[in-house]
Amino acid sequence: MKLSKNIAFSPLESRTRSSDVVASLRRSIVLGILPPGMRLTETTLAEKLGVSRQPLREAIRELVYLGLLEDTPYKSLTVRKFTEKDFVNLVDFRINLEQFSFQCCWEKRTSSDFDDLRNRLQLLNDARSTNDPGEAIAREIHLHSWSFKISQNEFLLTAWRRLVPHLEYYFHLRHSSVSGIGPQKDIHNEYVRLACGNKLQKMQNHISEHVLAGKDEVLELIKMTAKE
Amino acid sequence: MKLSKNIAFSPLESRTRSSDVVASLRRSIVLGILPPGMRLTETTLAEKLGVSRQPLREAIRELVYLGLLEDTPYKSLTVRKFTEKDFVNLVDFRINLEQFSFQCCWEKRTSSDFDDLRNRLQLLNDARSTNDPGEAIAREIHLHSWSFKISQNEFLLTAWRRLVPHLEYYFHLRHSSVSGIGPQKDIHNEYVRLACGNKLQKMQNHISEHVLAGKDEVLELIKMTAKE
DNA sequence: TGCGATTTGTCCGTATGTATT
DNA sequence: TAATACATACGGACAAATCGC
Repeated sequence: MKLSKNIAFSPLESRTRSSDVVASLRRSIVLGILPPGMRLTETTLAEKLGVSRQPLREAIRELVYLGLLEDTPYKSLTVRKFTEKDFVNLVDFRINLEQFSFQCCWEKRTSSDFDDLRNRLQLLNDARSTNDPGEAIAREIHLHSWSFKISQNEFLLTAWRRLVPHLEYYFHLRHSSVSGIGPQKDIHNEYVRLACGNKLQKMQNHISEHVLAGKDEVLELIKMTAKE
Repeated sequence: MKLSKNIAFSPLESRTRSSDVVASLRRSIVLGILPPGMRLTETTLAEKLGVSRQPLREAIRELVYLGLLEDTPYKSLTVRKFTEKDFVNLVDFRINLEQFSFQCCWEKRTSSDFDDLRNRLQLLNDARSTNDPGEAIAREIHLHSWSFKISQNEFLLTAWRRLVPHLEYYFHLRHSSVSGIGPQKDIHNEYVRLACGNKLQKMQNHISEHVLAGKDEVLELIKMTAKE
C-alpha cells in the first residue's frame, strides 16, 4: 500500500540503493521508529540495511540536508532531536512560505490546476475514510504542495520540500496522540474553495488560521513527550 | 587571502576531502570557470581533483542539493544552467525571505547584534576599497546574513544558505560586466541604519528596493550572455 | 598525559547495471 | 542487437580522528 510514493513524488525517479535507503530511513525517523537523539554507526546500519557503506553515506548526506540526521565529522551521527522551539520555527516559516507561494501562483492558476487541486482534496478524503493515517498525511501534504507546484519557482519549491519531512513528523505525532482530533474535513474544503477563488488576501489569512489551528495541539504533545 | 572562509562560514568545521571538494567545485561554478551545461564525468573529475570517487560522490550530492549541479542517475551530471526565469525567481524569493527574516529577528535584536552588523558593514567597505571583488561579494552576503542569524530559525537559515551560492553567482556576473556599477556604498549604509532602527515596515520596504535595484542590471547581462 | 579501542574517512580493485551508439 | 562508456555498488583495506581508560 505504497500509494504515497506515487502521489507525493515524481514517479519517473530512477531508483538507486541510495535513494531507497533515504526513503527507508526517512520513514523510520518520521514515524519515530528511530528515536530522536539515537546514535547510529555506519557499519551496523549498513549491515542492517543490506547495503555497502558508499550508498549509505550518500543517503546520510541527503538526510542531513533534510535535517533529519545530525552529523559531525569523525564524531557522531545521530537522529535529529526536535525541540519545542523547532516546531514553532517550523510553523512560522511554513506560514510564510505558503502565503508567499499563493502570492506567486495566484495569476498563474488555470482551470486544469483547479481540477488538480480538487482531485487532491478528493484523494485526501478517500484516505481519511479508509482510516489509513499514513496515507492521509501524505495526501494532506500533497494537497498543500499544490500552490508550490503552480508557482514554478524552483527555490521556493526546494524550500518547501525541505520542510515536508518535518511536517510529516509532526502530523504523525498529532495522529498518534490520544486526542487525535486533527484537522476537520471542512477545513480543507474551505482551503480549496479559497484557493480556487479570487481573493488572495482571504486565502493568505486562511493559511495563517489553518496552520495555527493545529499549532497548540501539537505544542502540548511536544511538551508531554519531552517530560517523559 | 582566504578571509572569506572565516567570515562567511563557521571556522570550527572539521575538514574532510569531501568538504574540500565541495568548496572547490562550488567556487569554480560560481565563478563560471565550470561553464553552465558542462557535462562532468566522475572518473575524470576524481582524477583532476586528486580524490577517490567516494568523497567525490558525496560532494556531488551536496552540490546537487545546493542547485549547482544537475544529476540524473545513470545518465548525466552537468553544471546547472541558469535561466532568466531562475534569476527572477531567485530575486523574488530572496526578497520574501529577507523580509520575513527581519520580521522574525526584529524583537530579538540586541546592542551587541547592532555592533556585529556595523562591523560587517565596515568589513564590506574595507574589501571594497582594496578592490578585491571576490572578497567584497563574500562580505556583502555576510552582511545580509545578519538578520538570518539573529532570527534563530533553523528552517529559515537553511533556506537562505541554499540561496547564497546563487546570489554569489549573480554578484560575480554583475561584477564581471563592463558597466560594473554595482550597489553603492550608501545603499548598505542605509540598510544598516534601518536595520538598527525601530521601523520594521521601512526596513522591509527598503529590502524590496535594495534588491530590485540590482535586478534589471543583471537581467540585461543574462540576456546578453544567453545570446552568445 | 598517553595508550588502545572504536569509528569514521578514504582509497582501490572489481563487478554489475544502465544508457547510448 | 551488440558493443561501448559510464554510473552504481560491493568488499576489503588502511589511515585518521575521536573517545575512554
